[in-house]
Formats: sequence, structure tokens, C-alpha cells
Amino acid sequence: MMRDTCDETFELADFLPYLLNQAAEASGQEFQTIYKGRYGMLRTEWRVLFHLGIYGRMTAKEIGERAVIHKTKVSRAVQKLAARRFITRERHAADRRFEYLDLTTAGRAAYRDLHEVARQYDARLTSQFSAEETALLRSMLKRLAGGR
Amino acid sequence: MMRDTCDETFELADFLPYLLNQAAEASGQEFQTIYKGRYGMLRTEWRVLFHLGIYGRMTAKEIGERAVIHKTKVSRAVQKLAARRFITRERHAADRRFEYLDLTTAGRAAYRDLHEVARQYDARLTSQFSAEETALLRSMLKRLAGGR
DNA sequence: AGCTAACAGTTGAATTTGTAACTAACAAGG
DNA sequence: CCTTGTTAGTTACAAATTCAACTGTTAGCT
Repeated sequence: MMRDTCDETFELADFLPYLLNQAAEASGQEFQTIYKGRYGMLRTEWRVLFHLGIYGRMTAKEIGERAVIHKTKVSRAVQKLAARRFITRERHAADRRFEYLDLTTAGRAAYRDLHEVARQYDARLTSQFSAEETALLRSMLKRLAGGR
Repeated sequence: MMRDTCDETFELADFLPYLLNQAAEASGQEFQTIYKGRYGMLRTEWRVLFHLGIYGRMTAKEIGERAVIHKTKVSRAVQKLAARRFITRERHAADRRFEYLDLTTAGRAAYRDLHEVARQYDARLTSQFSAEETALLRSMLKRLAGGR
């Protein structure tokens, strides 16, 4: 029968999923109040906006796959963004199941605004670390996120 | 007028709050299916269970402060855990506003089980990194989480 | 063509969460 | 004692999320 001979120090505050969650919530808080207050957006809406802003025209399915968001969440975010005239929806002529999404001028303006906010916010968050530490952090997080 | 002279490389996939969120969700997924499937628990419920298991008897308010969980979420988690006979609730005699929570035998058993699962899961997650990398990751996450 | 399966996206009902107002208990000043 | 204010915890209602079933469309097989 094995006993806790090792790792007796394991605590909740060291459990990686818990820590990641706390860090994610704390770091997202301030940015959330900005996109929520300025454009009345929810998190998923912001993500869809950024995907279209950065990667350009694509379908809802592609966004869902890239960002790992369930299709119903994407669908509802798209509806709200379209209602606010931030994105256009265009059926693919050859295969009418697909619907291509793209930013309108207003959507692009909102994207640029929030993109700049995000850039500055990210810079501020990482300013407490060295460049090497930050780079390592990002690479580790990417591995944790993409590791399926 | 400033242009994007610097940091043209800023992408969504590098935005720290986004990355943290993706890593948190991905890393929490597997553990979630375990506590959900095995005990029908929600995230807040296992957190409350762990807090009591690790730190011992305390009030709902203390748990909320330590874990940064809103009191209504704690309240509902406590109700469910009490309904499943995982915790006891005892009014403080001197000040009846306070209610002290503690694990029952069944609650302690569930805690020990999930604690062991978490320990192994954490070990598996971090096994892809060196000990130094892992230590640095944890310390950075703590700073991001606690940095208000 | 006609049938079946797969796919993109939507919708509705049940859960879960967030916000605000609430109850019950105590403290402190008059 | 009796306000007034504060605190621990709960509840009600609205908003958001999840899950499953749904529509409309295409592909592939016969």
C-alpha cells in the first residue's frame, strides 16, 4: 500500500488547472469590463470579432474550431454581432450550408480599438516579467492549451 | 498619428488573458469529467470540498475570500454538498451569523479520492516540462492571479 | 432519380451563473 | 432598550450556457 511519501506539499493553490483558472479570471477581468462597457460585448462576441479581425473572412465553424468554442455559442455571438452591424453574413453560393462572416466598417473600427487596448493590456501584464520569462510562459500555455 | 510601428506580431493566440483561458479550459476539462462523473459535482463544489479538506473547518465567507468565489456561488455549492451529506453546517454559538462548515466522513473520502486524482493529474500535466519550468510557471501564475 | 448519412448552423428547454434585493444576527451610539 | 449600520448568508429574477433535437443543404451510394 503506497503512502504519501512524496509530494506531501501538494496544495490547492499549486494545482495547475486551479491556478490557471485563477490567473485567467483575474487577468481577464479588467479587459472584460472594457469590451463590455464600451461595446456591450460578451466574451464569445469579442473572440469572434478578433478572429475575423486578425484572420479575415471565415465561417462560424472555422471560428469554433480555432477558438475551441461550441457552435451554439458561436451562433449566438454571430447573431448579436450581426444585429449590431459589426459583421456581415454571406451564404456560400456553391455550398449553401456555409455562411461566410466578415467585419463591417464599424466592426473593423471596434476591432482596431479593442486590439489596441488588448495590446497595451498585454504589455502591462507582461511588464512584471522578463522577456524570457514571458516567452516561456506563452509557450508553456500554448502547450497546455493545445495538448490534446 | 501613431502607426503600428512596433508589435505588429501581436496575435490573438499570444494575448495572455486569451491564452490563460484556453490553457485553463483545456487542462480543466479532463479533471472536470472525473469529479462530475464520479460525484456529480460542479466546479465550485469541488473547490469548496478541497478548501475544507486541505485547510479544515471554516465559514462560507472564508472560502469565498480564499478562492475568490462570489458568496452566492459558495452558498449554492454548500447547499448541494450538504444535501449529498459531504459537509456539515454548524452555527457559531457566540455569533449566530457565522456557520462553520466541515467535511463528513463521506466528504473526507470523496476529498481524498479527488485529491489523489488531482495530484496525479497535476504530475502528468507538468511532466512535459522541467522542474524549473514548472516552478516558474506556477510562480508567474500566482503573480497573475494575485496581482490586483 | 431516390434513399441515407453527414454537415453547417439554429432553436428550445433545462442548468448554471450573475445582480440585486432580501433576511437574520450583531454592534455601537444615544 | 431602541435606532442605525454592518455583516453572513439566502433567495428571486434575469442573463448566459449547455445539451439535445431540429432545419436546410449537400454527398454518396444504389
